Amino acid sequence: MTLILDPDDPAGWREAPPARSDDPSGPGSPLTEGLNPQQREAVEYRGPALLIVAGAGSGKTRVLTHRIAHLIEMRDAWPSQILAITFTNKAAAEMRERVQALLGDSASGMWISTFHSACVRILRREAESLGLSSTFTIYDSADQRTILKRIIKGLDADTMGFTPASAQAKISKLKNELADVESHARNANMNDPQEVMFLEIFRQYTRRLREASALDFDDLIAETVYLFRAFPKVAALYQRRFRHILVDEYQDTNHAQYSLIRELTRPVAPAIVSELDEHGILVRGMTDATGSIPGASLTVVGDSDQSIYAFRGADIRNIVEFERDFPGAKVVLLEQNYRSTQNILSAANAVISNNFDRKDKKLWTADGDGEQIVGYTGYTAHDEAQFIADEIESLHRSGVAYRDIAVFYRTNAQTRALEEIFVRSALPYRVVGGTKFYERAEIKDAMAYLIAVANPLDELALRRILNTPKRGIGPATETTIAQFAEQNELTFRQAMRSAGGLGLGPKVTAAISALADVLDEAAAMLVPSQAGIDAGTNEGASKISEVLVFLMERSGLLDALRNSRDPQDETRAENVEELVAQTRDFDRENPGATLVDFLTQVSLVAAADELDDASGTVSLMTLHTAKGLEYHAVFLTGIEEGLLPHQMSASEPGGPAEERRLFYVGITRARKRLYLSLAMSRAQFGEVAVAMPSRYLQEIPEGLIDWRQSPGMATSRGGSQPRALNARRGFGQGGAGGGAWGTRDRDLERFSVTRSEKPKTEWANKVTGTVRDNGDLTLEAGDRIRHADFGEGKVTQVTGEGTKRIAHVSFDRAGQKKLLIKIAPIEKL
DNA sequence: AGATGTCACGTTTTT
DNA sequence: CGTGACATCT
Repeated sequence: MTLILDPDDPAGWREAPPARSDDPSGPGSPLTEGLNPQQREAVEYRGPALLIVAGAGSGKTRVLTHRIAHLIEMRDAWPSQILAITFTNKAAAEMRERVQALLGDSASGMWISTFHSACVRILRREAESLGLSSTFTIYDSADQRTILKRIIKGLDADTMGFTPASAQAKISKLKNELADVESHARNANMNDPQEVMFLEIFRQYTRRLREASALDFDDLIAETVYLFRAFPKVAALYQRRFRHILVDEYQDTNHAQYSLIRELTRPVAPAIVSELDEHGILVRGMTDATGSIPGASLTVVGDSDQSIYAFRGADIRNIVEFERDFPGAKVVLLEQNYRSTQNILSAANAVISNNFDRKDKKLWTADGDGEQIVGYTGYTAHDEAQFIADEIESLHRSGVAYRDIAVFYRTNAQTRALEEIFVRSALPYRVVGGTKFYERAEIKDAMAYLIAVANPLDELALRRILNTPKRGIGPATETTIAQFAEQNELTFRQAMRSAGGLGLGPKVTAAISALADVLDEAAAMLVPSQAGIDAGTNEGASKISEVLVFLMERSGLLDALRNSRDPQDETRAENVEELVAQTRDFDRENPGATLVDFLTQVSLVAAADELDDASGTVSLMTLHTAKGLEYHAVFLTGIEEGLLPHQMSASEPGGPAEERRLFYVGITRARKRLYLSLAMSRAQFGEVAVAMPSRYLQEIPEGLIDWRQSPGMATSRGGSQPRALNARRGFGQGGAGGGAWGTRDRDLERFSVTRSEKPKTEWANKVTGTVRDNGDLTLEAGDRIRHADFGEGKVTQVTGEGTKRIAHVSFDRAGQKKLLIKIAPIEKL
């Protein structure tokens, strides 16, 4: 008979259920069946530290889930002793699902969550130790910016060049390095007024969050580390509980997250063990010969070639130096790819091999070459989008479901052209991320009501709703309340309650009191019944949806939107209704959950989380969001210099290499079909620009790509027959005054001088090495030209300078068009 | 206090 | 282009 400690079992000790008669790791076992030798080793290895270097598509999720199941089935762990950390909630949900499929109910009790969710869970539980309210608010970056804006204004720091964004970035960076105001002050150069000022901003920011009992995203991790370091006993509870810690996407961990893992895997010292023992916490049987509880076993999975979050502080060294960090660590390499065709993998290998200082690693598949990669160069972003829409339709006709198709891009702004064309083509699509819904002003307003109720200390939320809807409480009144609060050492909320003492007019006073009353009443609705309090449950509390409805109606927000004469407010009211519907869903799916649970979930949902696999739509998302996903067909768009690599990355150390990894990540998402596309001109804020093909395209062996229309083809004027791009589908026709560049100037894009000056010799690959270039073709009003699609026409006007010169042309048959002279398929007659 | 209009500005990726 | 900050009017 074996006894195993089950921390979740009240009795602690439990007789281990008899081992399965069929050896779970034996032949024919579902847990190791069909695994290759490396995968199998990764599932079965037992030891303090294991690094699984998992190339893209090498089945790492399968290995992780099977490893977890194997630990349970082999009686090496109880479910409650497992902590699995993933990158997104979506990945966590998928992992939980798959573990459940392997284990059934015994999967419950495991912690499978993101870093942030796990930390919130710990912090809410231990909030008291840190002097926080357990209902602390989680501030998103917009909240941070609002606060920083106020601070910078108050300090006149904008005159020194501080912006909310710059201060936010700096603070975030520091927090990811686990620096706080004091530690940073010690290192700061006090003779530099810039640094002194920043320190003051940082100090005030920290204080404001404290006073509001709020944490920002970075705090969630950092504060948990502080908690563990400052309270070894608290840390010991978690160190003792989690015996097996598994971390996915380890290459994307930053210093704070790395430190968190280190703290969690630390052994519990004998002195603390006995202290725990005295408090009746079960530790017997867990200690080793020295009387300590040994550190948890750590499994990390990652691929340094897929590290794309350096901008967020991710430190590739965490994975590269894992073996040094955890001496005796076992390393398992997974190189066989089960996702993509060899053509796709060859392209990926070729691209990534241009990153130096990496361990050479080559993905391979036993499944054959597959189709060629398809390349396409559009004249404009709209043209590119049209090609994508057409190809998607053709894929769909050939039997590929919309949901198996994804379109990736580098920046969110690129969705615009895609969406316009997709709508026009009646393609069912969905933009993943951009998490627009919760960013809408009216939703943030409604959420602020809920936050104000959940966390009365949150001044930011209170100020937001103070005059929303309009109740005649202006900035002057707001300041009066804030000053009154400060002078009398009250919170903002308390000051609102005693509005009568502010010496304001009767109307304003009544408005403030009314709002305070509404919030108090809503708060009362959330108090559980005595029975609930006794049982430590939420029993008897009103549902979140009820509280929200109460707040929306009593505050007048909903009525204000409904009765407004602004036609957009109708949609806003519907959005608020939609939020109510979402809280109803939440109430239904999470019985017994509190308002704080709901607010937490909303704060932590990531772009990829909302992905609904059942939806029959094409998915549009950024390359970052795409990580960890896979699709039958993938369209990688905007493969241009300035976009991928993004021009912002040029100035950052390691920037171009990271952008290359991003490209690599995109390529390796594709199972069977990969499309690479770009546009010769691209619009960002109405400016005109010629785009060059991305340097990364050069790195793909020529034979792998079937260029339907290559950048080079466009140079051989007259020879090639470009698709009748915008001439179709009514593009640019009708009275809209559209043109080859779409109906708006924004189709004309910025031209990057730095790029154009690059010597052409750098472009080894002839196909993509040349772009259409009309050279110094000069046109002036009155000239007649011929266009590949639109036929002959007369130039009416020329605007713009240099490469951005635009010819306004009146075509004989196609009407008015605007053309970028440098690259348009035209010739002077 | 609030509504309306004008101008300047920024613009990567995300938990 | 879209947003946000500021000024001016009601």
